[in-house]
Amino acid sequence: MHPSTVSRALDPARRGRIGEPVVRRILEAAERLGYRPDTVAASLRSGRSNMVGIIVPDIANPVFSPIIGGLEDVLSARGYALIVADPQPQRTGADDIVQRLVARRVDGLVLANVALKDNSIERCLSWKVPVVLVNRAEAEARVPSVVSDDVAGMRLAVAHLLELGHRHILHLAGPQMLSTGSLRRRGFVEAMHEAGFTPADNDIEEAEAFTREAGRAAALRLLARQPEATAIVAANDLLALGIYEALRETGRRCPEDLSVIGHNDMPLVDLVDPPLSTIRISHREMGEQTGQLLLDLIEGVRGDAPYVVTAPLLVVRRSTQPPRISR
Amino acid sequence: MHPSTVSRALDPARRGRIGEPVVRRILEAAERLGYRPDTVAASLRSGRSNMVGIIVPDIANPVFSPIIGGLEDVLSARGYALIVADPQPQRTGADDIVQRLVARRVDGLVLANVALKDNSIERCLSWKVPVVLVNRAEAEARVPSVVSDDVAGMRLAVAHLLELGHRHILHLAGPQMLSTGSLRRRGFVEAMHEAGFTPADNDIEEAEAFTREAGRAAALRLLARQPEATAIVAANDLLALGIYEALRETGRRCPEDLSVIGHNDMPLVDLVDPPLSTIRISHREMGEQTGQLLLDLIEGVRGDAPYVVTAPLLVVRRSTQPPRISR
DNA sequence: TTGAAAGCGGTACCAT
DNA sequence: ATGGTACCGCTTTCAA
Repeated sequence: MHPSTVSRALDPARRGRIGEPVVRRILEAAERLGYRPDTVAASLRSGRSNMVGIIVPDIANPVFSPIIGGLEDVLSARGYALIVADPQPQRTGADDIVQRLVARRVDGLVLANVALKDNSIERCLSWKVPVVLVNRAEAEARVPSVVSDDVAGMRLAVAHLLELGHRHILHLAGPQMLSTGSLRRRGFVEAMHEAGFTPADNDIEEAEAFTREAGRAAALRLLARQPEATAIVAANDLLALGIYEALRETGRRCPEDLSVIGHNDMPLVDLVDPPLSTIRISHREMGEQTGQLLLDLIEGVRGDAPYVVTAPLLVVRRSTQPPRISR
Repeated sequence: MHPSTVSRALDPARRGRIGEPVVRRILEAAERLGYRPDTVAASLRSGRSNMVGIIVPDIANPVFSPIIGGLEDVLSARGYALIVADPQPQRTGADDIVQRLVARRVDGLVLANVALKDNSIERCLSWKVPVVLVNRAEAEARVPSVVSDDVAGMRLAVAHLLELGHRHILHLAGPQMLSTGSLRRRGFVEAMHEAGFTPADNDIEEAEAFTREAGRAAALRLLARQPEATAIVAANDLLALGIYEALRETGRRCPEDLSVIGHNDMPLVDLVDPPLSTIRISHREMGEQTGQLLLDLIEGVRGDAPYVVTAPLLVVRRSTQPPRISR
C-alpha cells in the first residue's frame, strides 16, 4: 500500500482526511504485522522529536523528584518522552548539557537548576528552544516559570508565629545565589514589614547550602548572636532540621525554648522529633503545571510567557508553640 | 568540504584515520560555525540512538531516585541520554511503555518496576533489546540484574538482634508479589534457620504495600498475635515507621518494649524518634552498576548475563537495644 | 587517506 | 481522498 496514506491513517490528527474503510484496513494490517512507526525517522523529517529535557541539580533531592514525576506524567499523556539530565559540576556544565539536549532535538526544555545566574537560559533563547523554569524565577521574566509563592509562604510562617505570640523572630536563610534562597529571604523581610516589624540584618543568617550540616552551623552562629529570640523561620526543611541539631548541642529544646518552622514539607518531617511545622509546597503539582505550560508553548497554543505561582499551605505540627512567658 | 571526512573527523573513535591538519581545520570550522551534529539523523542511519530508558514505578520513591541518579551519571559520562518513564497503572501498562521506548529506538532498557510477574521482560527479550533489572531479581535469571543481597541483609539484622539477646523475633514482610518483599522474607527465614531458629508462620505478617499505613496495620495484627515478642525486623524503613505508629497507639515504647529494625536506610530515618536502626543499601551505587552492566551489554563487551549482588551494611541507631530482663 | 553515492524510514508537499 | 516524490542530515560502504 501507499506510504503517504498509511502515514496519514496512522496519525489520529490527519486520519480524518482518509476514507473510513481504508483506515480500518491499514490499522488492521499494522496490528497484524506488529508495525511500530519509527519515531527517529519521523523526527528527522518533521523536525519534532516529541521529547522534552529537564535539567535538575540533583534527582534524589526530595524537592525535584516529585517535580519530575508530575512533569513526566503530563508529558507522557501527550506522547512526549522525558529526558532527565543531571549536570555533574566537575564534568559538564549546565549549558553544555543544554547543547547536548538541543542536539537531540528536544522540543522543549525545563530548567530546574536553581542557580540564580547561569547562561543556560541565554543558550535556549538564542536557539529558540521553548523553555520553562521550575522552582526558580528570573528577575527579568523573559522566560515562563512555575514557582511557589515564597512571599505568601513566608507571610504564612510569620503570621503563624506572630499569632502564637512571638515577637523576636529570626530567619535562617538559604544561599543567596540560589533562587529559592533569595526569594524566601525577601519574602521573610517583606512579611515582617507587613506585620509592622523591621528585621535587622543581625536577625538573619545565611546558610552556605541547603543541607542539615550547613543549617546546623548557621543556626549556631545565629543563636550565639541572638540568644533572646523565641522563633526561627528556616528557608527550608533541611535547614530546620539542622537547627534541631544546633539546639540539641546547645542544650535548648524545641519547641519549649525556641519555635522552628521549615519550608517545603518534605517527606518524613512529620516523624522527626518534634514533628516539624512547615509550609507545604506541592512540588508534584508544580511539575504538572510546568508540563502544561511547556506543551502549550511547544504547540503554539500561547505566545506569552506566563509566570505561574502556586499557593503554599501552612502545616502546623509540634515544633512551634507560644513563647515562654518568662523574662 | 566533504561530508564523510567531516563525519570521521568529528568522531573521536574514527578520527585516527584522518590527517592531522585536516582534523584541525574541520574542528576549527565546526567551532566557528557553531556546528552541532544532529543526533537524530545519526540515529536514523546508524541504528543506535545513544539513549537508554528506565521504567520506574515511582520516581519520587527514595529508593528509586538515587538509582536513577547513579544510572544517569554513568550513562551521560559515556554520551548516553536517559529517558525516564513512570507507568501510570490507570493509563498505560508497563509493557506498553516498553513498546513506546523501543519505538524511540532506545539502545537499552532498565527495568526497576518491582512486580515479580509482568511481561515487560518477555517483550524486551523478543525484541532483543538489552535489558537489565535493578532492585529486582528474576527467578529464571534470563536477564542480568543488580540487587542488594537481601539474605545477607537479613542475616545482619537477625545477627544484630540475637547478639543483643533477643530470642523471639518477628518479621513484618512486604507484599509478596514484589521482588524485594519476597526476597527479604526468604532472607529472614533463612537467616533465622542459620542461627538455629525456626520462625513460625505466626511470626511473620505481610503488609499490603510498602507504606507507613500498611506497616501500621500489619504491625497491629502482628503485635496482637505475638505480644511476647521483643523485636521486629521490617522489610523496609517505611514499614518500620509504621510499626512506630502502631507501638504508640498501643502504648508501647521503642526500643524499651520492642526493638525495631528497618531496611534501606532512607534519608531522615536517623532523625525520627527513636533514630532507626536499619540495613543500609547503596541505591546510588546500584544505579551505577546497572549503567555499567547495560553499557557493556549494549556495546557487546560481554555476552553473559551477570547477576550483580551488592553488599548491605548494618547501621545501628537507637531503635534496637537488649530486651528487658523482666518476665 | 579521502571522495562519492546510497540510503536509514518516515513526512510534507504537490499533483491528481 | 489518495498517489508520487523529494528529502530531513547523517553514516556507511565502496571506490579512488
